[in-house]
Amino acid sequence: MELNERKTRILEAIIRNYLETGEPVGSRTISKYEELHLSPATIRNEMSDLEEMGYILQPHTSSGRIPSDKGYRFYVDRLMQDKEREVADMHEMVVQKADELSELLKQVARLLADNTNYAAMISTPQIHHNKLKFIQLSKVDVDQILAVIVVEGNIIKNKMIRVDGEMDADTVLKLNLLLNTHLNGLSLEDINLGLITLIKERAGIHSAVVASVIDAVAEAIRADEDLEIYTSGANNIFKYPELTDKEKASDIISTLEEKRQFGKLMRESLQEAAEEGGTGTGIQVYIGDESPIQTMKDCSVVTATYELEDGMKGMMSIIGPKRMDYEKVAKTLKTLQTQLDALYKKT
Amino acid sequence: MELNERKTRILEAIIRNYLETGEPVGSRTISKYEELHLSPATIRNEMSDLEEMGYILQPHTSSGRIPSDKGYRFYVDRLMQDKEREVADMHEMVVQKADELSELLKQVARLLADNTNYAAMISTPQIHHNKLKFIQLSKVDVDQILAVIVVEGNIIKNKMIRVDGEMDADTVLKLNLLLNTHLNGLSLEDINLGLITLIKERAGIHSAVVASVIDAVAEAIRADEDLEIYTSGANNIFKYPELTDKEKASDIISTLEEKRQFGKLMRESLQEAAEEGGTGTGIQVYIGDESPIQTMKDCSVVTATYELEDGMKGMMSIIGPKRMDYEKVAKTLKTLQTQLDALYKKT
DNA sequence: AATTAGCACTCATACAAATCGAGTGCTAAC
DNA sequence: GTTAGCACTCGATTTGTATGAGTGCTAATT
Repeated sequence: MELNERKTRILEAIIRNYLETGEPVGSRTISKYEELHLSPATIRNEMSDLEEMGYILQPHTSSGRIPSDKGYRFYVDRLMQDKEREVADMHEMVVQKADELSELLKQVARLLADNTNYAAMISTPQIHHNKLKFIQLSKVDVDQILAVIVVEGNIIKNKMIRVDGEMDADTVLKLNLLLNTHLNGLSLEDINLGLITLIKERAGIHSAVVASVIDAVAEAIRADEDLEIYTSGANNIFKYPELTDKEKASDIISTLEEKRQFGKLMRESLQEAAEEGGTGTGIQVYIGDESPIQTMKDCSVVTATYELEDGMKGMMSIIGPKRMDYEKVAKTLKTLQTQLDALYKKT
Repeated sequence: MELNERKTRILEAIIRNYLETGEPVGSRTISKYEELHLSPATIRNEMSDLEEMGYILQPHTSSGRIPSDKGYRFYVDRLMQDKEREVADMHEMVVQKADELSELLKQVARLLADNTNYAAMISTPQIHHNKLKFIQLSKVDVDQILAVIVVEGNIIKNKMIRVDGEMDADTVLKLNLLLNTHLNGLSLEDINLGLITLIKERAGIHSAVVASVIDAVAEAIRADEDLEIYTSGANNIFKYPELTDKEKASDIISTLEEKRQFGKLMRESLQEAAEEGGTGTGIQVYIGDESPIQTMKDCSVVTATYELEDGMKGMMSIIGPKRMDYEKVAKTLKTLQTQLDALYKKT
């Protein structure tokens, strides 16, 4: 069967109406849309077809129709862009630059949640492409050395290293120089085992102590899974009855709390954004089962990548019911993308 | 009216039963407790008295009784200790020392939640009593200086300082020395404005640049409200029907998410623990409205202070229904108190 | 051939009445 | 002082009934 012009319009009307009300929509309701000039009976026939084709479904015999996942997908892919011009009057969101990146991201998460009335999350940017700017070892205690590692974008990592034996101030100084000359300017992913071995050699066969310190530093550099995730607006899901029963709510809440579950989503999302190339907006929509996170099967998840200076890419996303206002969400995400971008360009 | 032996036992039976079932408990139920040898009718008379005295109440005419806040309070204060011996077979929880304090605390929060089936939170320790161990300024970029501040207990603070003018390496070095000689060994709260002014003077009237850097460092030191709070097990509240209606659940979830709301609770709790003196266990119980957090009025909150080496005190707490298993919760908190303590003593 | 009106049918929802039963308070007997 | 007995209360559950939104199908209309 073919999805002709009229079917498309009816499908759109059904979905739009359902997005607004959250209630199954019947033929009579649709027949009232003037553009169509169709009687309920005709609509019913078309609906029957649409159901057969999998775009809509009935929660129970003889009730109105609701969009299926496939229906939402069609809506997002085909119908939404056409209407983009309609969305206009969203006021700009204001992001204040925070001292700490983490504060900034928390703020963004909150903005996303407050503006959309859905739950929001945002991750810290990935930094393995970033270049190492500076390393400093300092002797803090008799047996402790503090390594401070600064990466492009002013991401700072600290690592307290406990040394087994003695290590005099002079050695520390020398090590500092050595590490900086060899590693500065390299991107984190380029700092590999071979390089580390080389540095150890250069350091002389001094002692196991020195080697262990170098290892510790290398480990700190490699541990770029300092990926933090901030969430906001979890309570918003209570605004949507279809997500509020014990089971579902509990699932969603715990996913939001167990932030690391988002790792998978993030990887996939960044991946897809990359494949899409420079042209796209970097916005992905996962409807129900499409989501890489099993527990999100009753929700839709809209993700967007953002980019700070120096190509640090992170991800933010909105989690809401399938009948979320996709247009508004997309617009909101885009606005924040732009603002984050601008914020870091200027300074 | 006097709360005699028999009334006490009946009250205890009522509360215990309610804690188990979550249902109002009637006279017949209580009469089955063999220790009492009383008929339902007698129990009813006693219940009537207990209600008049405010320890229990009826959700509606002619239904069983449930404990009032006052009843819970009595239970926690008088009845619980007597039975402490009964609680025995809780297996020890294992805390692995994590590299980062934050990881450790997240782990503890999770343990608390998993073991009790309630929601849990834990704060980072307060450090204003702690002594400054080490300051290091490093020139990272032409116009950027990184300040690393290490506090007793190996708490590390980073602050990126943007300088307006130029600052040569020599000045940085000199400043390093100056700051360390003046500040090392002082507790954070002792570093006041006078001291900062003194240092500025010693630095010479070099330039506004130097002064601004010193100010920035001072600010970083003073900003000990790096208070972080980690939560776990928010979804556990769905296990208790009395907390699961939209309104209440939403309140609780958002309080858990808006972690800073716990600030008040934390201050009060540490305060009370301090007043209690060294003898107490540092465990506080807030029942319903007793809680300093308004949104927690339908829950009970049990807090415990913990202490890492060097007197860094933090707080952890369990949030659950009023009918939570207070004994188990107290035991769990104590166990973790002890384990945290031990963990830092050893190393 | 496409559209529409009409009709019988389905089923969630709301509502009221009926019933049940756990629990109470009170009184009288023990 | 304790207990048995009884009338009474009131939430919860069940049952029956009506309502209405919605459907699918068929026959009439355009």
